[in-house]
Amino acid sequence: MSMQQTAEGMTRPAGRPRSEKAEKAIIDATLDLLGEGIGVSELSIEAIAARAGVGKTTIYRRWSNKEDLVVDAMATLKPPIPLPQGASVRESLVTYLKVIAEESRHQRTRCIMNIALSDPDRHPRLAERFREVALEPRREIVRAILAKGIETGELRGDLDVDIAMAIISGAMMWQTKWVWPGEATEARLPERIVEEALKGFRQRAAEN
Amino acid sequence: MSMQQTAEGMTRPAGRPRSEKAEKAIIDATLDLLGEGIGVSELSIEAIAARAGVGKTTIYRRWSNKEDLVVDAMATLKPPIPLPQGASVRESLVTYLKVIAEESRHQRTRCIMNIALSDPDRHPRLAERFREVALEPRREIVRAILAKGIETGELRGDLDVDIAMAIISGAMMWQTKWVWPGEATEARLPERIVEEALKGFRQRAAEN
DNA sequence: TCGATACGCAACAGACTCGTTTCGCAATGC
DNA sequence: GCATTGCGAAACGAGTCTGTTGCGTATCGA
Repeated sequence: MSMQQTAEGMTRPAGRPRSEKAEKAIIDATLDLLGEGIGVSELSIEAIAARAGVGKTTIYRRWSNKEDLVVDAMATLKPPIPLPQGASVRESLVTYLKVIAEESRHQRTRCIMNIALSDPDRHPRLAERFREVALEPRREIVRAILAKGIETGELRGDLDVDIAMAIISGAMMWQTKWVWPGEATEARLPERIVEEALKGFRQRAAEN
Repeated sequence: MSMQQTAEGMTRPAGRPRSEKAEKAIIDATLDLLGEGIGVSELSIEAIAARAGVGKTTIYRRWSNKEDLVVDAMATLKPPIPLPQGASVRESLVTYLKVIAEESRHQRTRCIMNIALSDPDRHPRLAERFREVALEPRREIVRAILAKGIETGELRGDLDVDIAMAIISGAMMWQTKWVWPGEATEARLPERIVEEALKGFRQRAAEN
C-alpha cells in the first residue's frame, strides 16, 4: 500500500494529514471505471480524478504511476467466497458455480475480469496480482472440494485434480463468456456442468 | 468488404486503381499490431499507417472508421482447422486440442484473442465477427466429433453436447490462459483433458 | 496527350492525456 | 502565530491521435 502508516509509536509527520476519504474516493473511482469496461491501458488519471472529485495532484502525491494505483485498488477487493459445505461433491460444486455465476453479474467482479484480460505481457504485476486476489483463492476452493471427495471415496483416487479443476471452472467460464455472452446465464448451467463432469470424476464402484 | 469490386461488366472507374499491395499492407499491419497485444481501443490509424508504410490518407480513403478496418482484417483470417478424422473420439479430440495449442502460440491467433477479449459491449460488431470467424467454426468441429461419437455408440446417447463442448474447450482455455499463462503449454495437456472428460462422456457399457 | 484518380508525404487545427507546477485555502503540530 | 503538509483548481509544455487538406508524383482509360 502507498498509504503511510501511522503505527504505534511512529512520529506522525507534521502538517495536515492525508484525507482517507480522498483515498477511498480515488480507489472507488478506479474500480468503477474499470467495471464500466475501461481497460487498464485506456484508464486515465484525469478521468479517475474527475470521477473521484479530486485533484490530480492528490493522486500523483500518493501513487507514482497508474499501475501502482490499480494494484492497490485490487488489493481492496476481498473474495468473499466461503468453502461450500455441501453434503456431496456434486452439491458443493454446484453451490460454488452458482456463486461464481452470481458474482459475474456484479460490477466489481467485472472490473477484475477487465484487469485480468488486459495483456499480461504489458502489465505483469497486475496479472500476478489478479492471480493472488482472484484466481488462486477460487482455485483452492475447487481443489479442496475435490480433495475431500477423493478422501471420502466419492471421487476416483487417481483423479487428475488439476485437470478436473480446469474442467469445472473452464466450462463455466467458456459458456458464460463466449457462448452466452449477453444473455442472462441459464439458471441450470452449474448443475449441467457438474453433472457431466462428475460422471467422469466419480468412482465407478460407488454407484451409477 | 470496402474494396470496390470490378466485377464482370462493371465499368472500371477512371484514374489510377487502388493499390492492392497497400490494402494488404494495411491489413497486415493491423493484424500485426493487434497480435503484439495492442487492444482495439488503443489501436491508432497513425500507427497502422506507419507500420504499413502508407499514408493515413490511403487508409481513410478506404475505411471510414477503425472498427470497419478491423472487421475487414478479421475476415481475412481463415481458420484452417480441418475436421480431425481420428479413429476414435478420444483421438479426434486430442488432435483438435493439439491444433488449438499449436495455434495459440502464433501471433495471428493471439490477435484474434485480443480482439475477442476487448470489451464486447464497446465493440459489438467485432465481438459478433469474432464469433463468426473464430468461435463458431471451432465449436462446430467439436460438435461434429461428439455427434459422430454418439452415432457410433462410443458416447452416451443422453450426452449434454453443449456442455461437453464447453468442458473440452473451456478446460483447455482455462489452463492455458490462466493457470500456465507464460510457460510453454504442457505437451500432454490435451490428452489429460480428454482423458478426464471422456470418462464421463463414454458409454458405460462399452468398456472401462 | 489529357483528365481522373490513387499514391506517399507533410502540415494543419482540435482534442485529449500526461506529469508538473503554481495558486489560495484548510488542517494539523509546535 | 507559524511552519508544515494536504487539499482542489487551474494552467502549463510536451506528446499523441484524429480527420482533413495540399502537394508533387504515379498510373489508369480515353
